[in-house]
Formats: sequence, structure tokens, C-alpha cells
Amino acid sequence: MQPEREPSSEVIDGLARVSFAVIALLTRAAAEHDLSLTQLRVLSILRDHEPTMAGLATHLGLERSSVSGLVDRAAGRGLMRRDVSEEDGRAVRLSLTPDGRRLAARLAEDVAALIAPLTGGLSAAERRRLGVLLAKMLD
Amino acid sequence: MQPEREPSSEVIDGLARVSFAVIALLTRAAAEHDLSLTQLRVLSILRDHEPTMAGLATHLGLERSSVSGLVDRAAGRGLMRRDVSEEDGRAVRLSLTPDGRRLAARLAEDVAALIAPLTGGLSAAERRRLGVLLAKMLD
DNA sequence: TAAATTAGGTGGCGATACGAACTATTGCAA
DNA sequence: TTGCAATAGTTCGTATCGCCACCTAATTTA
Repeated sequence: MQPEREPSSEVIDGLARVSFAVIALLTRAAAEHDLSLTQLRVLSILRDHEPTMAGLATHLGLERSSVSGLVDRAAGRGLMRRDVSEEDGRAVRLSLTPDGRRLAARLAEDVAALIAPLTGGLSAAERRRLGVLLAKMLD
Repeated sequence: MQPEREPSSEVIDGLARVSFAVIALLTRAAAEHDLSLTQLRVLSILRDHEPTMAGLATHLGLERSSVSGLVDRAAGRGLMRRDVSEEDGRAVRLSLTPDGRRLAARLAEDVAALIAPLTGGLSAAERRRLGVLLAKMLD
């Protein structure tokens, strides 16, 4: 009965393993549409926000210079647009094109389908409980 | 009261968010020792196994050609060794050097410390419950 | 209005990961 | 036994990623 030290390395280990599994699935879902994991994140963020470059960088936890290239490539594919902000001539407002929005929606479906097996072994009650625990961890 | 379709996109969303958070923390822990996330994974795997290149590739979900470079760099730092397998002259058996083992142990501590805040909002009972749910998801 | 700040972009670098092609060893079959 | 196929690993070329350092343009402030 291990003497309750850290959050019990078991939980940490499980958390890490599940996270890798989830990330791998997300990566796969993205790859099926020739996107990187980060591009998937970008599309998913833009579904609910129209951030500036800096805002997107913060969201992603990346440097602004890294985001430039990401947006370049996504815009080059016609998935998103850069519009000069009206309030601030330096800033750029990012938004999805119709194509980008379609793809983002499609990705959300694919992700749901791919992750389903992971939670498949859980009962409805357990899934609910998991949702509660995850939500608690996110604030 | 959403009509119970998929594993409820809420759970999926939470799972994705928490996973990104965990991966970000692991990446940070690795970066503090000048390692990539993948290198951290490699060290963590080698703590419990002495796989061949192909075995490691499978573990990581990568191509063998990708693993060559990873092992090159880790071996170049003196963290692991390549030994020709005794049963099969083509195969390579990978193992940690003492330095590598020390670093891997250190990383495990750091990771535990970094992830602790994430589970910090949970009670002991909730943590236990989380551990159970995660374990269930992993088979 | 001049100086400092901020938004974004550029260019160079190293790491990552892939696929295709190559070498060496092993295993199988005629 | 010899010869061919399969397997283990590496190498090479390519694209993406993400960083840092530096640059320009617009905005804020003093």
C-alpha cells in the first residue's frame, strides 16, 4: 500500500499513456486529411474564435514566428484567411474559409469516431464521471 | 440534455484538452534537460525494456528510419547504447547507459512534479477513481 | 512629435518524421 | 548446398515544425 506520496505515479503514468494515445489518434485523424497535429489544433481553435496571430500563438503555446508558417500553409490551402484588423492596422484577424470550416467539422467527426474506442470500455456512468474529473482538471 | 449520441463530445473535448496539457508538460520537462518529447519517451521506454530498433519503432508508433536518428542523437549524448544482438546479427539491442538511467529517473521525478498541479484539484478519492478509469481505457 | 512598444514577418538552424533505396544477415526451398 | 526471399537497420532527400534573432510597420506614450 504505497505511502501516498505524489499523486501516485500510477495516475501520472496512466495520464501520460492515455494522453499519448489520444494525441496519436488526433495525429492520425489529421494525417488522413494531410494535416499536422498543429494544423488540426488551429482549425479547431478557429471554429470558435477569430484570433490575431499573437492570440493564436498564445492559444497554441507557440512563438509568433512559428505561427506565421502554420498560417501561411493553411491559408495557402485555402483553409483560412488573414484580414487586416480594423481597430489595429498592425494586427491580423484570422478566420476560416467555408472550405476550412467544412474540413474542421469533418475532422471533429473523425476525431470523435477515432476516440470512441478509447472510452468504449466505459459504462455511461463512468464516462460521465470521467467527464467530471477531466473538467475539474481543466481549471 | 443532449441526446446521448457519441461518447458525448464533451468527454472527447475534455480528453483532448487534458491530453494537450499533459503533453505540453511532458514537453516542458523534456526541454528542461534539452530533450524532445520523443527522446523522453525513448528514455522512459528503455527504463523497462531493451528493445531492438524495430521494437522501439513499434512502441513509439514510428518508422524505423525515424528511430535511427533518435537513437543516433541519444547515443551521441551517451544516454544509450547499441549492441549487436547475439541471436541475430542484423538486430541491435538498445539499453540505457548509467547516465541515461540517471536522467530517466530524474525525468520521472520532474514529470511527476509538473503534472501534480493538474491533479491537484482532485481529492484523494477522485484521484483513485481517475486512475481506475484511465487504466480501463488502456486495454 | 519623438521614442518606446507592439504586431507580424523573415531567415537560419536543428530536430522530427516520412518514404524510397541500399547493405548485411538470416531463413527457406529447390 | 546453394540461391533467393525476407528481415533489420541505415542513409538520403524532403517537408514540417518550432525556436531565436532580427526586421518593418503601425500604434501608443511621454
